[in-house]
Amino acid sequence: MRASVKKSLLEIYDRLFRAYGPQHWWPAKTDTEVVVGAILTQNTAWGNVERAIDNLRRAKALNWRALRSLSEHDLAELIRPSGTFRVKAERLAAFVGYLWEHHQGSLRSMLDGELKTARPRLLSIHGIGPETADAILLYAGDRATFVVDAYTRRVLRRHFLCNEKADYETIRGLFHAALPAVPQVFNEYHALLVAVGKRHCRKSARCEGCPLASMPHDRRL
DNA sequence: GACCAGGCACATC
DNA sequence: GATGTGCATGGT
Repeated sequence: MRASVKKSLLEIYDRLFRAYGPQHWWPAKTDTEVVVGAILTQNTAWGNVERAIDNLRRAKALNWRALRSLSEHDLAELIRPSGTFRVKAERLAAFVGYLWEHHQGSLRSMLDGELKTARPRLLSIHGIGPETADAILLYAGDRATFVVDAYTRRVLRRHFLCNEKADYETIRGLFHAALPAVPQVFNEYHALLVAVGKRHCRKSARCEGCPLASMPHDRRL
């Protein structure tokens, strides 16, 4: 990695932290909610996910035992507001099935151990891709793995820190090379990227007032 | 009414 | 292995 990329990544963190302060992420009460939210937020605005999680809470289904006993059809109805609900019901069911079959319903057991083992374990579950796996590991498991989301890609691309077709693992590698492998740091950085992303770095850029606006960038990228 | 939002799996070339 | 497509809701 170019030294200038590392320098820029550190500067972005500084600027965002000074502008926004600690974010206290993930926006969920329990580890179970983190996992459920991570799956439901796939290609979906967070507000829709909250409605779905509220439905699950009201149905007293926000725990692994209840989730295991729900039919996929009933699960789909509860999470309908989060969109692509049949797909997500299948993915949630796949996760819950794996959790019970291999870890007796213990999320702790599933997320502990070597990261080199725990991450591929998650990725082997149908519906759990790299971003969802890393979000679960970092925010529910307190493991030092960086979450690369759409905002992360867009911020880095607009600031010339990666090229158009840099893949997930490449971008994740940039953060792992630039930062100390401390969960709290990865946690805060990802949350800050979402904060700036929601305010300024959506598909149509709104750079006015952005803490990163005085750094080199191209809002068209 | 078009476009977008904190992806992923699968088909096809 | 690169690229395209379905999934589907609610907000702007």
